[in-house]
Amino acid sequence: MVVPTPAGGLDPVALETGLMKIWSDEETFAQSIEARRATSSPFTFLEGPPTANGKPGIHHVISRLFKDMVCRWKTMEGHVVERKGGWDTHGLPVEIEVQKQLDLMSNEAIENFGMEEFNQKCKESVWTYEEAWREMTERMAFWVDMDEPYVTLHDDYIESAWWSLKQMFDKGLLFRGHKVLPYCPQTGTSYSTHEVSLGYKEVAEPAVFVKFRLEGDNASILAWTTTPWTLPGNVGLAVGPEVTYCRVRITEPPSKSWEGRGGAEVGEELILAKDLIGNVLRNQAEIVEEFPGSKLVGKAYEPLFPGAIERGDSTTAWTVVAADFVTTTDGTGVVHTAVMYGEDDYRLGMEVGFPAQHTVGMDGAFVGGVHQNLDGRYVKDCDDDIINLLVESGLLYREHTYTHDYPHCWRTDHPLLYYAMDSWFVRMTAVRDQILSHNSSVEWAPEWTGTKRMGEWLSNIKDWAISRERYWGTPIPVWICEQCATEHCIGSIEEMSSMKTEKSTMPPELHRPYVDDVRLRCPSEDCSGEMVREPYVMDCWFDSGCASFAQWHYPFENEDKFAGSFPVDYICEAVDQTRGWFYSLLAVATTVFDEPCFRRCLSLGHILDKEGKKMSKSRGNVVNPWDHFNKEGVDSIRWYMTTQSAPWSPTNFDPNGVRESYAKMFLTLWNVYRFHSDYASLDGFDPENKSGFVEIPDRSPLDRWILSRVSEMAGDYNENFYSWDFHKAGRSLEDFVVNDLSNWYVRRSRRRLWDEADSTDKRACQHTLHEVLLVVCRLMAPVSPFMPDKIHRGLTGNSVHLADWPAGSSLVSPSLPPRDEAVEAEMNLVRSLAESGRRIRVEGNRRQRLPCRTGWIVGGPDLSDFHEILAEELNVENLETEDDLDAFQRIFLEPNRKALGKKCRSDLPAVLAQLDTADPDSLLLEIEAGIAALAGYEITMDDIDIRRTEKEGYAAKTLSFEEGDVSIVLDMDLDADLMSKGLARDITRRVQAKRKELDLDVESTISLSVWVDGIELSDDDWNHVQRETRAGEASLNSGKPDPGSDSFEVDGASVSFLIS
RNA sequence: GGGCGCGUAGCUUAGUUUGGCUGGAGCACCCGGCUGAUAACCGGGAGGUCACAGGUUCAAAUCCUGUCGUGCCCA
Repeated sequence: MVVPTPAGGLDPVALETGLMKIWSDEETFAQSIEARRATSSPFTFLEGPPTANGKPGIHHVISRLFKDMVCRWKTMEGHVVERKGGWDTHGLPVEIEVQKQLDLMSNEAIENFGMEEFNQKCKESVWTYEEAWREMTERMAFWVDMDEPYVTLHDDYIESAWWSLKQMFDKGLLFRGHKVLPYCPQTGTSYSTHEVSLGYKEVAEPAVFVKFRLEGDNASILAWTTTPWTLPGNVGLAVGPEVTYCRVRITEPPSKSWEGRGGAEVGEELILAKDLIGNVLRNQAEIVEEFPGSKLVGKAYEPLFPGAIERGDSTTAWTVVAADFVTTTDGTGVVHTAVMYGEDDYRLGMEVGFPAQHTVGMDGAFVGGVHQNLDGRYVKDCDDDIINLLVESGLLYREHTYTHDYPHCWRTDHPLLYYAMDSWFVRMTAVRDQILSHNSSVEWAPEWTGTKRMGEWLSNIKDWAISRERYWGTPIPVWICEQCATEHCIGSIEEMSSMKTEKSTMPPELHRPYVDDVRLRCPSEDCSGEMVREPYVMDCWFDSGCASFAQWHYPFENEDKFAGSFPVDYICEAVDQTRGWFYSLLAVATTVFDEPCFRRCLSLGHILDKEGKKMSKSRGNVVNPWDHFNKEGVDSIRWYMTTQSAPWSPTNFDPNGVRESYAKMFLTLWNVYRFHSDYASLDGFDPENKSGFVEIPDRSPLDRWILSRVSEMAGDYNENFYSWDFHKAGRSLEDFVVNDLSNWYVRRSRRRLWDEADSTDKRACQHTLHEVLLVVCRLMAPVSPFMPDKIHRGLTGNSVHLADWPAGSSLVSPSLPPRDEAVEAEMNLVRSLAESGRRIRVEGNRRQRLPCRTGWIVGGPDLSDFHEILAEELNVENLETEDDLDAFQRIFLEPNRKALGKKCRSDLPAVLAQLDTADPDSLLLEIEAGIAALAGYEITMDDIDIRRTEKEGYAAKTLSFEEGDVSIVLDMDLDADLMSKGLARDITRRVQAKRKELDLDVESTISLSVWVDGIELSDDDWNHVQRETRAGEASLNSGKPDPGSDSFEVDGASVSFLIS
């Protein structure tokens, strides 16, 4: 038997921390999983691992909320939902953090410091905020197993990642190539876009127009570059095949205003895009010929720096090729192409077969053999010499200074060089069709994340550069033979152990530098060479992309766990993971298993600050979740985040919104519960006591109404959950709790429970409240898990998180009360009529507490079930029904001046005067009979408009519905009796307010003295005041009130009262 | 520079898929009411260039094109 105990006031933080203790003691999370084992219906979830080397902010709460919400919901639907936590622990951000800490600003510095120790520091740094994350996770009630999480730096995890890479290797999907990256030779590191964006600076640099002499033609092609140091690496020129080019002949020497070096002889011929002639040329020239770029394709020209690059077997080196990226917005419409020093250049070079050779070393200096004046020198110091060399050989047309934003190293301030780095790739282009098809099998929310954002990206898929020249990460398990260059990919610790040379020792862990020291015996026949590991680590997106199997150390362990959870049912992260984790999961699953990795994916919008700006440390606008955890509580934050906007919409975080969720949703719900539990405990109400149970058909229409409404709302709520519209679900529930349950049902039921004697009606009300609260709690539990659990425990003794989803599922039966649509419709009307009544009073200047003798409902369905409620709401003595409005209204006839004016001309004033004094009823009868005349003119219906107004003493409002009009009419008469009743009500209210102010118990009696001057208070009404205010002793006096009494004025009367 | 979102009252937003009544709420503000349930509630008021411009249409917040702002991702 569970008799509720009084709920008391609300302290959300104490409520929540108290429940956390209970959950921890009872192991409610574990129970909620174990209790569902019998169904054998798993719903699998994969946690996208956060990195713990940054402090969690409010924007991290939202993704953990939506992960938790769906898992809790599916649990209540009867599924077994296990949730393994995870940590992402590798990657550049970790290294940067440590580098900053230890002031290690270059690779050289790291290596001098010692890679082993450096990685040790990285490993420690990863856990800097682990405690903060755990605390945040626990406090926000994200139920996830944080005790046995998967961790990407564990050997088990790395071994699984190795295994998967070997699958790719064996399928021929792994290959070596180059990737052009912004690179800093001073620190020896290439930079991610994130780091690059830290270091943009405006710089003025030399830019040159260079002449490329065509072979077998006396003309030169002009090309432009802002990086003269890339010119020795030039191997081709790119033109737009559709662009119009011109051959021009110089006709005059340059004017005196020529600036800088360079020039052209009279008669010399140059080729450039037609649109740019005016921008580029500084000589008078004539156009010799016009042609599309395609005409230039295939023409050979003389290398600028002969011998700097070997032709090899390239047939296209130093020729003109077509490229789609050529524009005529700047330069000459001809793009100088140095394969190793530009992204477009490299791609084009690979397409058309230019030689891919470096003219610049990793140290940022020209390699030997480029030019005797340049060899071994830092490229950025050579700009001037390169230009001079061009001048000497007559190849410079013009130079000028070009100002632009250029990326610089954020550590050394040196300009970054776009540089083709050796890199390992996964050949994603080979599995494009498969990954597209797997992507389309995913249920994306919102749908466009999958079809558009992800789909379009996948249809232009590029090979995935998975290697990084870094220290802290999963080492690439590829070894290359020093003798025969055979490549071998290791797929397990066991394999490494079996292939290692005698001298090599097994590494203590699968990280650098230990694995670097492992040498393997070359497996190829006829080779006795030793293999050395490629010195790279993997892109950390590859790590997290392996989570679906690596979290289980599959295939080395847990085959059953993996098989039972792949593909996973549900993942959820913010929208920026589309090209991040969502992609890496899909990419790895496609290349390894040829399967989709997840069935459903919810992609969330970001939480922005109040101004719509991204939250970031540097802006200092990150909201600390604890500010709200410790104030309004987690329930309110979670409810706010859920209901504020659609999950995928970016949301401006408004602290005031959290307060609002608290004040409206939770305070209201709590007070409903408090109201119920206070009286239930007073009465010893036991919901399980069958003898006291009242069947629903025997309950009052008000009860049947709220039960029907909760059922309707629950149905909508459930549907909205299925369509990912959690915000709509939450809003409809909030509307129900605040407006239907609290503001109507509870308000209207108050007096039913005040009755101290046991009655069927009182028990019906208690059962109803009990049942409605249970449904509400169960629906809310996934969103805001605390208060619903508190209330549910108070009502049933059990946790709401072990309860079944009230709307039902394929595994659990629904538990919703019956709908009664007729009662719902009637109640809608009743509430509208009550509203209209209030408006009548405002307009008629009749205050709410001053009763009216009679109210009438005119038209509409039978509302007799609700007459009592409506009479109280309207504050009328009697509520009656009437068939039509005639009894309350009189007509008056307005002249139609347009019609009458035409007819009567100058007699119009006389006609109007007669109309004004005529009796409208009899005149209307005469008009209808066709015998009406005013001042000698015949009057017809066309001449008048019939208006209606309430007769003296009545006021009315009419509501229009499709089924017809319904009106409410109030008798606005006043008499001494009503004045007395109104006065009594005011005295009662003032006394009650005073009782509350004095913080008196509801039960306690008072002694009341009242002085009234101006209105006669009847004995009945005075008795009523005494009953309502629990006045044990009372005196009604005239004359001068006692000092210390409270006074007020109402309806012209002066009243004073004193409580003691 | 490219792809994908977003832009509605001072603030947070509904409505946009499928064009159709006077663009609907909440917070804050003002007036009034109600209350032994509340940081509540009820009635009313004020507050809108539906980012901007153009187009389609009898009719556009809604569809189309462009621009601006903003966010994510890519370059």
